[in-house]
Amino acid sequence: MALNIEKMDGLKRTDYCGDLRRDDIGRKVTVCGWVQRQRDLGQLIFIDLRDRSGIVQLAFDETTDKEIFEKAFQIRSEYVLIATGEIRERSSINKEIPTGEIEIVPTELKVLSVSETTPFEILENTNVKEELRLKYRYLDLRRPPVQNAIMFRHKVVKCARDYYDENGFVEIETPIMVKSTPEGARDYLVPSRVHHGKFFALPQSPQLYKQLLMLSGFDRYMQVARCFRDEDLRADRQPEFTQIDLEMSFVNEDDVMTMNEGFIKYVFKKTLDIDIPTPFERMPYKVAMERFGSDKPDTRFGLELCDLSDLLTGCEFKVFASALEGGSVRAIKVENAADKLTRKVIDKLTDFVKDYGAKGLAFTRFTADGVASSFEKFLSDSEVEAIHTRLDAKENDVILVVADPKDKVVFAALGALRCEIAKRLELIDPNKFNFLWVCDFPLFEYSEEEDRYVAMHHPFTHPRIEDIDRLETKPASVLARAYDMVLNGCEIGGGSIRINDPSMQQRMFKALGFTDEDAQERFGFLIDAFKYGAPPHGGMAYGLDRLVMLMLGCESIRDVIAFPKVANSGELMSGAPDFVEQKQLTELSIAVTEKSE
RNA sequence: GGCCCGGUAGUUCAGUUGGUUAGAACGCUAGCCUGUCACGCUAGAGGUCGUGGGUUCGAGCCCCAUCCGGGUCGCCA
Repeated sequence: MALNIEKMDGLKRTDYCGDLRRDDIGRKVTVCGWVQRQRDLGQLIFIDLRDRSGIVQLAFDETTDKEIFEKAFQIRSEYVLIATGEIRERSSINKEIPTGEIEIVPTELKVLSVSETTPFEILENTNVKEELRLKYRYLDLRRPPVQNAIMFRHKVVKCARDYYDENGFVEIETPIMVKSTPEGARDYLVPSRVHHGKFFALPQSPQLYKQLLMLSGFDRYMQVARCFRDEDLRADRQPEFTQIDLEMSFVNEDDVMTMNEGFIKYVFKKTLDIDIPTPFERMPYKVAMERFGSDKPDTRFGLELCDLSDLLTGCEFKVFASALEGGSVRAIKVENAADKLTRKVIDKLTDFVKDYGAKGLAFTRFTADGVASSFEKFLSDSEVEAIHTRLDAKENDVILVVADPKDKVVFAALGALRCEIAKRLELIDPNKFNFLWVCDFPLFEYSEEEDRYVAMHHPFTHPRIEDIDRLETKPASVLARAYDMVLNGCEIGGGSIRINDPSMQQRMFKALGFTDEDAQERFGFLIDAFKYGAPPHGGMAYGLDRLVMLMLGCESIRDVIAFPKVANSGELMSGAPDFVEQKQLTELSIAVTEKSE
């Protein structure tokens, strides 16, 4: 007998599969879902039916209902069924699953859809290559861990909407097609058909619009905002991502930070039932760099940096001496690790720090057999003594030293190294959620590529009041009223108090090397707007994907995005991006030429 | 753009010094089986070894190029 595809024929679901329990015994229910598994035992067939709530077992007995039994016989994995029947206790209970005490004996069974053999099995845990999972993402999304991550993400978004709503925020949509303002990341461009030769850009963030909303008097704004940046991907970075974006009027840094500590407390309690202590520690950027070599320090473990520079003035070891001309010599001490950090491992770590621009990694190992060092032979006894004393080095400790004429390199190398070592030596408690604010960022950052100062956050960030005088004279020393929220070594959000005074904004643009014409061309509408009464305001934005990823302990941001993109910014399932028809290009007057260098 | 790792059956992998007809497990198909739940048992089908060159009597294995995927540096106001 061939298997026919049937209609629902008025059957209505009464329950989700995974919700049924012992208490439901005797009820007549209707469930629907996908076949996880059909087990044919001869005169007995079991089918595990799966929906987003879980799995329930359907039981078929040849002697009870021959017709329905023969239908069940032909059913395969991933067929879509609707079944009506009475719930009874199982004669052999499965304690492994929530519905393991009961089963449904269908009196009606309809096959709503059949399935070819899937390219990979739809299993709770899988080690199928991500490439294949992404090509068939709609199948991968049937797997409970993936489905649960997406549903968890929904809860986080709902918390954001609820929390900010309760605090008087208004959710407002801002445009997706905007003016290109090429400062910072590359824009994705959208050609305009009507305006020949002109382009929209996709927003890197709703920054300008949300500031204008403050000027319009909405007072408190929030948005779950899609953002686009045409830059290379990472494990925690997608070209298309979502921000929880917010802005507040008549506030200072403390107001924004307190409001958002409240949000974190709220969302962690609601979704994970975890109490996050507030307020968060606030750490100036300078301190973060000197202690952790990073502006997003992971404070779940030690291995803090230690500056040795002052102990080595006049040092004759060339590597250190030249590092001290402009840079520094810094170390981390790894306690009780000489057995794990062997010469071979240190060689690997040396290669590791070279990725960050360091020229090498000097070390001293304190073993039972004595002290083995790659650099101490070049130093005086008193210098060696001073280093050991400062680091309080004991037997079985290892000291790792990076020296470079650029502090930036020393920080980058040691900052990454301490995380790498913590990972290798398993010094990180995965259940910890360590929040902190990093604040007092420099307002400007020198760009060697552009040979000018660029805004470290963005050009609308307010300088610290006490530093304003130095805006023109010593720009590098000016700090910003900006703050980043950091969780476990990851920047999950950032924001600032914005400039609301047109003359201050003008000085800012000037300091960034914009002519009046440049500034007017790029941000004219904002400059004009601010002439008409702009309230003091500030805000921040969270990287929603990253936040959800960290909350769930996922390794990749792709795990919490329904349809993510891969390393070359493409999407494996649909094949986007793709060539378009010549007709479309002609209409836009776009000619595709050979790729240039 | 640079560097590192990977690509062998539908899937996950093994494949010795370069040597006969490329294997295993799971999945799939068929048969048997009344309490399975990773059911069990039996049998079977299934391969352009990512792709293109090259070296060789002979290449899954060596060389070159290239494509795809992952990580990372640069980049990411």
